[in-house]
This record gives sequence, C-alpha cells and structure tokens, in this order.
Amino acid sequence: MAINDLSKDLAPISSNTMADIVEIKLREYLKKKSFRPGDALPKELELAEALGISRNVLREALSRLRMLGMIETKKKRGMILARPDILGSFERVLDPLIIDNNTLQDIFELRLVLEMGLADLLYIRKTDKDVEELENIAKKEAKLDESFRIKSEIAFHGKLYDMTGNDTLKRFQIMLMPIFDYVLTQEKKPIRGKVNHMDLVQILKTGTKEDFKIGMQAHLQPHFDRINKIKTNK
Amino acid sequence: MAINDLSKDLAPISSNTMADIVEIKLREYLKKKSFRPGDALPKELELAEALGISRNVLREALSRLRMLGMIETKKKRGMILARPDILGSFERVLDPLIIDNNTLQDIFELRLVLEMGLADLLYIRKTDKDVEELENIAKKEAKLDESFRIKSEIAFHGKLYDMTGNDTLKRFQIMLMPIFDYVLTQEKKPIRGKVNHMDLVQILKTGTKEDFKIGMQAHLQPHFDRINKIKTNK
DNA sequence: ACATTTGATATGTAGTACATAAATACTAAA
DNA sequence: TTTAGTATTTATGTACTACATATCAAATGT
Repeated sequence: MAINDLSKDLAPISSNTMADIVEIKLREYLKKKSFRPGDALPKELELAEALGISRNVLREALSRLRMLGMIETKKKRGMILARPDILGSFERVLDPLIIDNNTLQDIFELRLVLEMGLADLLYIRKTDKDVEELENIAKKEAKLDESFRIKSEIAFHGKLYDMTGNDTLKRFQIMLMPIFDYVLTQEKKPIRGKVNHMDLVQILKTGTKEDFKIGMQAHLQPHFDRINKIKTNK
Repeated sequence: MAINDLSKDLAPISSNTMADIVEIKLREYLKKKSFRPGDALPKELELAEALGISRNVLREALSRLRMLGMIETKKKRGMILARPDILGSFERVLDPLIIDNNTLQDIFELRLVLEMGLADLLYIRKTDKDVEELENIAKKEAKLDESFRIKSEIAFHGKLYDMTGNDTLKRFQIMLMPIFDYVLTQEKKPIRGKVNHMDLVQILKTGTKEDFKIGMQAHLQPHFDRINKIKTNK
C-alpha cells in the first residue's frame, strides 16, 4: 500500500520546465480573473511579454490547455475560454497496456462499485421502453455462440448505464470497459454468476429496487469472489 | 437527450492544427511500436524530421504528452515513455465553475452511485481498526458546531472510501468532492437523512452487508429525493 | 446601398541560435 | 593501475525572427 508516501511527503522538487510553470500560472490567472466560457483572452504576445517568456514556451503551455479543451483559438479572433470535456483528458490516458497492475485492479473494482450502485438511479429513471429494449438484448443472447457473447455482455451492461439517463456515467462506463475486459482476459476461464441477464430483466419488470440490488450482486458474485481471493496480495 | 448526435455522427472535420495531428500520430506510433514504460524514444530532431514538421510543432505535441505524464524527458538521456497518472489529467479539468450544469448534476449522481456501491468492497476489506477510526470521526461530530460539520462530513465519507483499500477510488472521491459540495451549496437548506453517521458505524460493527446498503440508502435518501424532483427537467 | 477588394492583425509554422545539464571521454596526479 | 578532475559531446530547454494563413474591418468601386 502507501503508493508513494515518499514522493508525496518530500517534494515537488523543482517544478520542472518553464512550460510547466506557465501552465500553472495560466490556470491561476484564469481562475483569479474568474473568466467564464466564451470570454476572450489576451493575445499570445501580450501573455508572453507579461510572463517574461518567449512565445514559444507560452505556446507549449497553451497547447496543453487547448488539448484539455480549456481554451479555443481562431486565427484572428484570438483565444477564448472554453468548456473542457471533463472525460476527454481521462480517455487519452486509459490504455490497459500502460497502466500498472495495481491500478488496473483498482479500476476493475471501481466498475464493480458503479455497477452495484446503479440500482437507485435506475429505478428513478427507467422506462418501460428501456426495459423492453434491455429484454431484447437478453433474448438475442441465447441464440449467440460464445464468440458473440462478449459483445452482448457489453450491450447489456451498457444499456443499463444508458437507462440511468446520466450521459457522463455512460461515457465513463464505455471508457472503463476496455480495462474491465483486459483484466478479465487475464483470467483463465469465463466466469458466470447464478443470476443471468434475463433474470435481471425480470426483476426490473416486476421486482423492487432491493430485489435488483440482490440480483446484481449475485450476477457479479464471481468477480467479488476473485477479489476476495487476491485480497491478501494487496 | 443524445448529447451531441450531430457532432458524433458527422465529423471531426479537420483535425485542426499540426500539433493536434502530431499528438495523435505520436500516440499511434507509441502504440504500434508497443513501447513500454521506461523505453527510450527517438530524439526530438529525429521525430520532427520523420514527421516533416518543425521542432516547434513537435514540442507542442510533446508538451501535451508530458503533461499527461506519458513521457518524461531529461537533459541528455532524451525521452522515455512513462506511466501516466490516470487521474492527474482528469483532476486538471475539474473546476465546478467551468463545468456546465448538466455535467455537474451528472457528477453529483455519479458520486451517489459510487457511495451506494461501496458496500460490497467495504465488507471484503474493512478491518476492526478501520471501523474504530470511523467511529471516532462520528463521535467527534456530536461536539462540533455547524461550521465544522462539513469537514467532518468529508472526513467520514472519505474514510469509507479509504476502507475499500482502493487508492484510485479514494483519489477519485477526493476529486469529485468539490463538485459534490458545490452542487449542495446551490441548495437552500442542508439536508439530513434519517440514518446518521453513528448509525452507519453501528451497522458496520454488527450488521450485514445488506443492512449497510439499506442504511446508506436511507442516509442518502434526501439526495435521491432531490433527483426525483428534477427528474423531469432533464 | 451593396458587393468586392484591400489591409491589418492574431494565430500557425519554420528555422536558427544559444543555454544548460548530463553522460562520456580524456587527462593528470597518486 | 587507479582515481580525481577536466573537457567534450549531445539532447533538451529557451529565445528570437520571419513568414504563412485565415479572418475581421475598413476602404473602394459600381
């Protein structure tokens, strides 16, 4: 545990390059001046001069903010503050091959937590049409051979997130999926809970929120069993 | 809803600037060559030449990857691929003042979902020591006046995430907190559930996982009520 | 009054030059 | 031969200049 007490406790050391510093300074500047999306920013030369740096360094810092979607620029209009896509930056970094194993496991668990917590929102927002569509997905499943099983798995759980009416949550789930899959493929054999998709649909149709929670728990039980097994390894 | 079918369906249009394109190309390059953390990258001049661009543009793209923690550079050693901090980039963008209201609401709900889903992980990992510490937090609470109530609220729920032993989850919660608070302060009066922190501690001590889920639901009920109210507005 | 041209301007890209830090090679002393 | 210290080399970091390009705005012509 204790990821990095060391690096936390004892130093940002030297805030590396100028671009790093300028990036921070720009952030502070935008905050202090309480710019709002759409507001125009000073032009590059003015900023560079004010900061006492070359336009080059400034542009490296601006490039970062631009990537995050915090600013937008047009040829003559100059720069304006924009609304960043909060998940966009996150998405850029989510590559299972780069992330270390501990974090992969963390994210796997994170998705389980989400899945377990969906029920309340789901029961607030679900519609009959939603449930019907979900049922169709589950029905088709029976006819599919194993190779298409994964696709259906994704479709089903994706639809669940869909039904919460929470776009951010939905996107978040989509982004986490590759990692979820990756961790699973590290496992030997596919695991299946005692409650299947069709069962869950039935609960959604006639059961209570509490029923659904219990059902989902049973559905994901194999994953929790696995976590229990490696619990000590952490 | 359908956030933006339009922008999704019909175009990234022109991937704006060179830096944008180079950023993508570099990403593809790193992936295709399946570089691993620690591997050395070609030097700037070589990359720039290979891409047929100025070193300037290249550095703008590199600056982005460096910000995300995907690469690290040292004066003579050159560049190496690094492990990005997956939440670091996310953190940079999480400013309640910039995020639009719909997304704020989404994130608020996201945190509720997390909170509701914690139980399973919690019951796998919690220790007596953890519960004891949690109890201390809840006990102190009684003596505090209203102004310190928020701090304790944070400490209590933070400790819950702590107890899951999932560092990523914990950090995620910390990052989401300002937004959670922000949305709450938009409300008139502070809301309080029928189950308080001390009750939750008692459940953790002697109750089952299911008891805890029910308890947490009751604790958060006011928030869900609020969601139910604005359900139609979406 | 309207359409077209022209100019001004802010960002985008390229290229050169030099500073700086760090690894390597080299030199001189023990 | 070893070791300490110095010089050299090299890749990144920073600065500056020049020009391309797109767009807004004013000037011009019909």
